[in-house]
Amino acid sequence: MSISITLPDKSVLNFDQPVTVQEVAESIGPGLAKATLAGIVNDKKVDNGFLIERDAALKILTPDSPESLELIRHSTAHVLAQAVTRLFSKVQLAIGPSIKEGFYYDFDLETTFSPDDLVRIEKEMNKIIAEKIPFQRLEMTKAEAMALLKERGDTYKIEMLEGIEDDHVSFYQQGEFLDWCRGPHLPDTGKIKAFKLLKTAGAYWRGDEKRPMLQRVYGTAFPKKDELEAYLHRLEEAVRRDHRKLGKELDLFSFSDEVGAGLVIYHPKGAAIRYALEDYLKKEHVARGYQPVIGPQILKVDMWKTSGHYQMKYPMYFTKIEEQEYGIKPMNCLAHIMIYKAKTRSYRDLPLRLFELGTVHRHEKSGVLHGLLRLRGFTQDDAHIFCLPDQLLSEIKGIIDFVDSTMSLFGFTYELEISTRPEKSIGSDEDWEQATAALKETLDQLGLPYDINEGDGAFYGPKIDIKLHDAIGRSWQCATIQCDFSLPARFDLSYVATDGSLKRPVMLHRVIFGSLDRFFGILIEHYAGAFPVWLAPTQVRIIPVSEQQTPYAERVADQLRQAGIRVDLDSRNEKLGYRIREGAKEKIPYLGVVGEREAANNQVALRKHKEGDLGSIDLEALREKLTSEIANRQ
RNA sequence: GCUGGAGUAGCUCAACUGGUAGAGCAGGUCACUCGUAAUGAUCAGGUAGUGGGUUCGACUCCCAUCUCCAGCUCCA
Repeated sequence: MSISITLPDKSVLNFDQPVTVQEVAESIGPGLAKATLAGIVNDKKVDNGFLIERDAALKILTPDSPESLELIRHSTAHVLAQAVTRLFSKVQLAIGPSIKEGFYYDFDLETTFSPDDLVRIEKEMNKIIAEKIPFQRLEMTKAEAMALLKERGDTYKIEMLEGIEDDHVSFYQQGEFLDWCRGPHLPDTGKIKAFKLLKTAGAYWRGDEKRPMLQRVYGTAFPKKDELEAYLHRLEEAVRRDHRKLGKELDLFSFSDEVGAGLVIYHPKGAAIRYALEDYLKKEHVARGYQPVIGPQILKVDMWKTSGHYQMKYPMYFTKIEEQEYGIKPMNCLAHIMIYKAKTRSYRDLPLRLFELGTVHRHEKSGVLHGLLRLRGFTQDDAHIFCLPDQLLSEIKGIIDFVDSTMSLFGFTYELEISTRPEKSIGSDEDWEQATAALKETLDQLGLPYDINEGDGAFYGPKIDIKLHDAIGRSWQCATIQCDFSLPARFDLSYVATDGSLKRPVMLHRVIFGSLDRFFGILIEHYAGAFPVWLAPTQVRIIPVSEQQTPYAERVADQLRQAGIRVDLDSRNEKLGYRIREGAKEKIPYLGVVGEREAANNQVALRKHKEGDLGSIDLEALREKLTSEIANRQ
């Protein structure tokens, strides 16, 4: 009997009898043998002890393999669970998967974990790692497993096992600790080189708020210490850039207990940035053939019944005027639909692109509010495109082009996701299929890769979501394109076709920023509060060296202001160094110092944020420089 | 909404086991008139998120409520 094993480089190794992954590694070399964590046999991840019994393709996983990360984290989760069972009595294990940035493990225990506990658990974990305990795989039938779990009283595991189809399952044992688990795992606990417990939190069993609240411990692990440190540094960086903190420090916006949760108040500096963003949007929409419109804040409740929002229990606010019930708009589409309906439309009128900076209100649950990123009242750069079915593709292409140019303006990369029909939805199956196909076809034609997010569409149609990546690698959902056959039918929209018959238009809902408020919050973190000139609330600050230059400084500020530049003056009775420091702390792009020399020569000594002194330039040159940078959105 | 934590001057924070609150920065005033990241002096500022309760007495204990933070669930 002979077994041939094909390695990723297509080379083939032959063995006389079944071999384990580890043995294959040993036959290649001692270095690899030592580094081997696990293997991938015919696309399936397995332990290093997995016995290969027939011809197979094998990839050996070492700490350098990207596929190892998940493995390392999952095994670290097991070590966490082992440590917790050592330190706490009466613990029930629930579930402990690896996740995008690390891992967690959910426990059911009577007390809640304190920060001190976290330190204790971490210490115990380090002990377990130092012990280099092997992970051993035990296989058995489902019935045997069930008996074992019942004997141990593992109620959560029993519930999970009941949902499993396979007849054979596995357990993993490391020392005294045994856990029902699919695996695979590292060879032994000593292979864990860099981990950290991050936080504890409550989490419902299976995410269901009616089920018991468990204690979740979050942590992360990496193959190498420096990778862990880089990750922890990134977390610190995210804290440093937190838009809620910067918003307060830079005096951009505030929230108030008296006003209410989730309702943002923009201060002058924050509003300056908002207006700059709105100006960009308005100009860009008009240039792309959209027509700006304005709808009312509240609409009679019957409108929301026709649209389906009411029956769908969309989280809206309602109010009454003389016994007539009104709904405060959570979306802008209805007024746009009424504009379409205001007169008979011909196929010649389509596509009709209506755009509005529409402020909407949604009754978000209190626990989800989060700075500017999750509000109860926010403004969307919302547009609705009414078009012929055969215009759908080109319209979607146009929107994607818009998204692309906007993302590159801010330096965001992005990826696409198509979300399909959710459980709570309206419309016929055919319409959903047609709409979903249209979205896929467009992206296919454009050659753009995308993921499918099943069941995550809007209630009236499927959507393309755009996830952007910011300066420190986090992703955010902002832009979305939704294809809708339902609302045109519900509101009985029609156009006169070439043959004189009445036909139904298709509707696209789309946003580019999504919520201006959220986008602003993301920008604050993206730029770490140091906005480019075109967005900065104060684009240049003029600082006279001493009182004698104040009149000249006022003239400089005034001339720049006349040119439409956001300029201010700091002629306070403070030392120059002090005022430079203040300007730097406020992250103002340019500081213009004027002393005796500048006043005599009609010049300004320019200092750029983060870059320092640029030397003196003529006032006229400064005006042109700033005007051009602002116009080019630099 | 749920679980846990928090709420002291504009901001950041402090005050032993209950005995009616302090500092730095910011702000006002004065002096200095200053050349690229903190000049000095001085003054003012809070009754402790809000409402109840316990107590001779509460910032400190209890209850309710509001808001914030972390997570769950949900979402632009």
